[in-house]
Amino acid sequence: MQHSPDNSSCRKAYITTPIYYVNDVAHIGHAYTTVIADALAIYSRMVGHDTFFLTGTDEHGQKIEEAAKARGKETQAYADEISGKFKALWDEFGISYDKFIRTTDTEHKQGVQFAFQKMFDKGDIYKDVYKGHYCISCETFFPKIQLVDDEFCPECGKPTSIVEEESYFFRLSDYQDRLLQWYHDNPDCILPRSKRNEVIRFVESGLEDLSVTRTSFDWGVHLPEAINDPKHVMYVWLDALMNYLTALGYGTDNTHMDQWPARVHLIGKDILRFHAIYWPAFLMSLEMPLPKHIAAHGWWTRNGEKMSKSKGNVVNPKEVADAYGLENFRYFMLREVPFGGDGDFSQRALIDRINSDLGNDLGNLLNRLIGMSGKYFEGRIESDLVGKYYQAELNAMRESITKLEPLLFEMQIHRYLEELWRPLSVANKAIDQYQPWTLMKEGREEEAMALNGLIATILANVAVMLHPVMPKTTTAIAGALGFEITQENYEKLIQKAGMLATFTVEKIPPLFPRIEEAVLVEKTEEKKIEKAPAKTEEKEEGVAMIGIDQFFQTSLKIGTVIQAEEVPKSKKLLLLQVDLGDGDVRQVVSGIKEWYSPEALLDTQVCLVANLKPAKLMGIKSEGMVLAAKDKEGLVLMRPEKPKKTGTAVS
RNA sequence: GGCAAGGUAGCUCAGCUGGUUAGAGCGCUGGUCUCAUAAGCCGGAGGUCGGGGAUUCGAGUUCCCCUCUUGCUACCA
Repeated sequence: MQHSPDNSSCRKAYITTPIYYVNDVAHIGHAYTTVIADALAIYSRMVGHDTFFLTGTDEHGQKIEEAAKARGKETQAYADEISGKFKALWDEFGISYDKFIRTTDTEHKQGVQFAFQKMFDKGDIYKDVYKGHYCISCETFFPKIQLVDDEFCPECGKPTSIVEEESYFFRLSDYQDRLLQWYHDNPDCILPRSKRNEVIRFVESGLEDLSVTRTSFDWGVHLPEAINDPKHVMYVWLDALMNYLTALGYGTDNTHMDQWPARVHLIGKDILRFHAIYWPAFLMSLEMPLPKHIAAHGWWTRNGEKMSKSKGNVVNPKEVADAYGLENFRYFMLREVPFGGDGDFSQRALIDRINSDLGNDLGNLLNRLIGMSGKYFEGRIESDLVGKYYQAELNAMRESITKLEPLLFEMQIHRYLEELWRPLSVANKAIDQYQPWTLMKEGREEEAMALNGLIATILANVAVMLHPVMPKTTTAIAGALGFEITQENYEKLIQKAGMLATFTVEKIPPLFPRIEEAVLVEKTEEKKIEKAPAKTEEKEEGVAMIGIDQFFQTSLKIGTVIQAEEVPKSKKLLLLQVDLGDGDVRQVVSGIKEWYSPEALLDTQVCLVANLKPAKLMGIKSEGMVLAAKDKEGLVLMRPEKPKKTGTAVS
């Protein structure tokens, strides 16, 4: 039906997520990757591809060993526990994975050893000495170039010593040209394509051989016995990346090796380099075909801010799913952000998507159909005369439907969903245009029935194509429309543009009740206060200690308010003109209206951050920030105790 | 500093190889129907397409310069 350039290879669909590192708690980023992969897997199965969907956990490495020790647990027991949490979450989310791999699985370890041996025999892995400048105090190697006076540790300033550690190396440098050739020959091997350029430039700048074993810890896959070097364990990336092969039985029983090469490896952009450089190089060494696509998505921010533990604004996917519905959340994640770009999570945006896209456009359309068919035809819906009266609308729907598949495989999932919504608009317009209530009054029942048939057909098509994103919801819609979402019906409705058989619509309650207010309490503020004193160890992201030089990056000045007015339509904002002396007058928008009137501020002095990046508030440019202190009692401005000359620096 | 990708309506983004009055969704706003979830539909406001220059009969779309953002990378701190 549709153009299918390489039908044979499309028949197989091996889809992977990264294996998640068990030193981490599942957050929206994990859920995002997994949901994308799940949607692709469901789609692939629906259209009849032989699909294998893999996810799992990465459990080796020094950090895990230490984390377990710190908790007084056996390393394996600790790994079991955390890995179990991931698995439980995906099970609760109904993720349709075919295999959940763990790097501590025996088969995986055997497979990795098999691969190591093969690379070793081939000469791609050799033993050498890793020389580095090592700071004993920081327990870290530093490249010479970072050292202070070629000797001292850049972190703590203590002298470093040259430490030699035995290591096995992979001849990554040998694969530079072949990698570049691969990127060149396969424009879509790395998605989004802009990321491919980054990778190419990195590879062009020269690749060094990769150290692939460690002797400093033991929690990892040991080298094959034949090599007889028991103090080495494999370094995490060789171990972890190999999961994509070992999950199929590579090196052991080869059960699913016919699934290789992967249709797509879904990853976050942080691990692009490993997947786009090391992984293909390993595969080349193993003389295996390379994956079709490596697709890297972006980050989620929260209300425009980066998520971090110390801010307490990490989005917990389970919380959101519980509050708003799992499938609504899935829809939101896939619809909201262009693939590869960063997305912002806010309850407002989520609610808007649910109310507008899902409720108004989709759910309400089904209700309209239920209402009309119930009122006019006791629920019966016949579609055989749709073409006679509404061919134009059918055509419009078909036009959108046929655009969908390529978008999905190009990872343009947000475009896919956008396009999928057009037929809904066609249906809603058609109802208003042809007015079935008028048709009924005029006795044109055949046309009214055909119109209902049109609506039902459109809803059925949309339900099928939306199924990968919202499997349960669309099953409910299909149920109301008297059909099931199966490969057969996919072929009948989507591929062959067939019509629904006559059926009686089932009255179901609204699928997407309107949401008026945010369900989850935004607790970031409270958390921050509670956590700050307790957690001093999180110096990287929390209330870190800074040097005096960092403090002086902030330019603080005494300024005089020479003009003050209210910002129209704003509850909180005042627009101030603050004189900083020497003709430097700043326009500052400040959220202090609730506590200060413009008159009270005029000709008074304030303390201003003078080198703050300008921002726009309510469309007004703000070129500074007025310092103030706020607690439950209210807000007060920080002012000089006695008037000082305008423009005086604060330090 | 180098490289790359971007800067298009309030917001998120489409605009292919240059060609009539620059588009979509959301938001805002006026009107309207009643089958429907304060939903739907119709209309409207809103853009010097980052700035400047060049090529062209004609540029959001090509070239040059500048500027800002983001990413990768280097280096300084």
